[in-house]
Amino acid sequence: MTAHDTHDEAAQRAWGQLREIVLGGNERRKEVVEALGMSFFRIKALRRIARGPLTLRELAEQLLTDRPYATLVVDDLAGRGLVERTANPADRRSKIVSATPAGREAAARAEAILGTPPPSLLALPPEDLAALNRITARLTETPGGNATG
Amino acid sequence: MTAHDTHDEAAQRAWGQLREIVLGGNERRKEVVEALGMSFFRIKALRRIARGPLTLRELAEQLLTDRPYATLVVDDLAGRGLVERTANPADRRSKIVSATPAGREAAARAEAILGTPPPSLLALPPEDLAALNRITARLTETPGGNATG
DNA sequence: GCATTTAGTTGTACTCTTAAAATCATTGGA
DNA sequence: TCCAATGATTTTAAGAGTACAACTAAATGC
Repeated sequence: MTAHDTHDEAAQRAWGQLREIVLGGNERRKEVVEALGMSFFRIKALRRIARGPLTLRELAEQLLTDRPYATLVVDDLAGRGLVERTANPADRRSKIVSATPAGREAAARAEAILGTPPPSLLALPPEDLAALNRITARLTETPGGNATG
Repeated sequence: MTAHDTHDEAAQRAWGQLREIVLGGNERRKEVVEALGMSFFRIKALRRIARGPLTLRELAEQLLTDRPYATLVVDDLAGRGLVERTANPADRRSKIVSATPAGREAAARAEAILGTPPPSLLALPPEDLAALNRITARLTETPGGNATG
């Protein structure tokens, strides 16, 4: 917070604060895990699938895991009636995983919990919130990172 | 992104984008795990300890885990020569965990990796970066969330 | 002194995650 | 057709995290 401040130092401080804001509320994780009765990783998988059907290989890639574990997780989710495998007309080796209505409902419940802004954000003055939105939009539109964790 | 927009909707969108920015770079996690050769949770524990000595009970609380597991993690870190237990003069039941020089060095290495801002943040115009800093400072000063995960 | 509480530890049992090897069916090219 | 590569699966093993019960040593309160 010194008066003179290089661009890099300012970016580092902003980054640290952003991390603190987002990662500070670990309780949210526990909340959604308890609400859905499954691990956070499986919730993450379910949310991906609910966003749109995809093959097991694609799912594994997006979850940064390997094919065997993706199979196992999908088995689990399918056992709960949340997702289902269908044949891929384009390639009969692969299978497409999609969410069932129950799965979409569960994913929506997870999104509702995880997507709830912390009180401090809601307490922000409208003009600050607008500025923040403008800046975060700029930060998310361009770069490489696109996972929502 | 519509023109008319309630405060809550704007906050929700900002929150989603903040999550995307911070959680999108899961590669950073893998990087630090590989660099230090231990799980992310243990790195988290080490960083807490390096920030300042504390009792095992306090450590368990801050890591949102129980005393037995804190013991196990500290055993592991102590075995690596990164932390050490000393007697607590105020209460001979408890022990104070502190970082060794090697532990502080490892924690600093972790902070360097995790604290590196993403390219998109560095590419922000100075005035936007200043505005972001001002707003994030406001978001972190008041509220409940204070973990850095 | 004695019962209760607390800090740390030990031990056990379980789930979740990661990783590697091997299998089966299918695809695509030589 | 034959063969190499690919998608999904199964199996196995091990590491990591969580939860609980029980134990010791020390502190606290009666």
